[in-house]
Amino acid sequence: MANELQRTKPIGLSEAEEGYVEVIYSLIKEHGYARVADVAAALNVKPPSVTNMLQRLDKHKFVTYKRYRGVVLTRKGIQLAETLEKRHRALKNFLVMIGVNAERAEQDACEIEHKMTRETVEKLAKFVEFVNLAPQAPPFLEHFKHYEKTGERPKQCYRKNQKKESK
Amino acid sequence: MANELQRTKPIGLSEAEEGYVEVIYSLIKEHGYARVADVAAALNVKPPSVTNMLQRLDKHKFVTYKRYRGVVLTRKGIQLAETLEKRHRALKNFLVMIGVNAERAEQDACEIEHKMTRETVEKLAKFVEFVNLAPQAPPFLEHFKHYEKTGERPKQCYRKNQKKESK
DNA sequence: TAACAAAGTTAGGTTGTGCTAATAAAGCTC
DNA sequence: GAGCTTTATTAGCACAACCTAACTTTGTTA
Repeated sequence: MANELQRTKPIGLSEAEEGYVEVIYSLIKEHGYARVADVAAALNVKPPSVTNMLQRLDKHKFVTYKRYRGVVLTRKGIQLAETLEKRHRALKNFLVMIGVNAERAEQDACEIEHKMTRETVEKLAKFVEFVNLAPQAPPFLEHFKHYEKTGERPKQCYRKNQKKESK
Repeated sequence: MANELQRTKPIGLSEAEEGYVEVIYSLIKEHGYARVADVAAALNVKPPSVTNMLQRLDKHKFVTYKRYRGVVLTRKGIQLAETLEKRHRALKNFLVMIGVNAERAEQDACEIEHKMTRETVEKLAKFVEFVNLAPQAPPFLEHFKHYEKTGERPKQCYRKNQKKESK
């Protein structure tokens, strides 16, 4: 909303541009190359939109693009993609952690990731890391699940002692 | 990424439109009316952009707009605004909870809220609610803070018993 | 109440991101 | 290697959301 600070944007790219870089990166990682048609399919746009964007990304030095000859990411592009991938994972993991189903978490992560400031994503990532380091599923998550289902909170659960209930 | 489902969008409005409705709502709540200049200031856009959007929102029946005479929200607009406000609060509270500072949480909430599916926001809200219902700050949050600062996790903290440490 | 200031609007432009239809290059296949 | 298919590109259009500059309405005040 406030735009002054909105420009604390992660990297200097638009949401759409970031999306393209991410997809190109993951296609290359998976198949060794990224074809226009595949990028288009992944982003649910038409091929001309991809061509168009490739030209723009090339101008900004995120990719090297030769017409009819495919794309590769520049060092700058790879760096960006890796940052984006990390934040995407952090976000998705977090959503899954609080019980959003995997598919939806994936979608939502795609949408949200371009909007969060770096600091916030990092907090989130930290939080997930913290939880994942736990030897078992931490009780508060179990309690939360239970609360969601039943609306009940485990009594006194933050008072003194507690037994981990096995479900 | 996948756009098929991306269209599980909260309401049928663009991000920008939602932002305007939210701001108008909160200005009216605060001052009793919403002037073009104030909306513009709040959204960090110029007055003509506001006028323009008001015309569109009027056409879609979210506001009643008469030129030079100000805006009011329709029932439909109020309903939307309330939904948006709720999700905004949920999101912001959540971010604050995991330690994002209030101002940044506010900004990020503004950005993100338009992008999340309803289900995910609801999960988040539920989570915050759950945490807030705790009689004291739940230990996992304390532990998380500690982990953030020092990188250490409290040993065995999820094993059997635990004393709440008073800071 | 005439005149000026403030607030809002219109007209017209720009940019980003998408589209379709038409065209061109590349890659097969006989 | 001629011709067909697939893939990619160009050209040209559309639309959302912004902008500036010029204009209009409203409100104030001398």
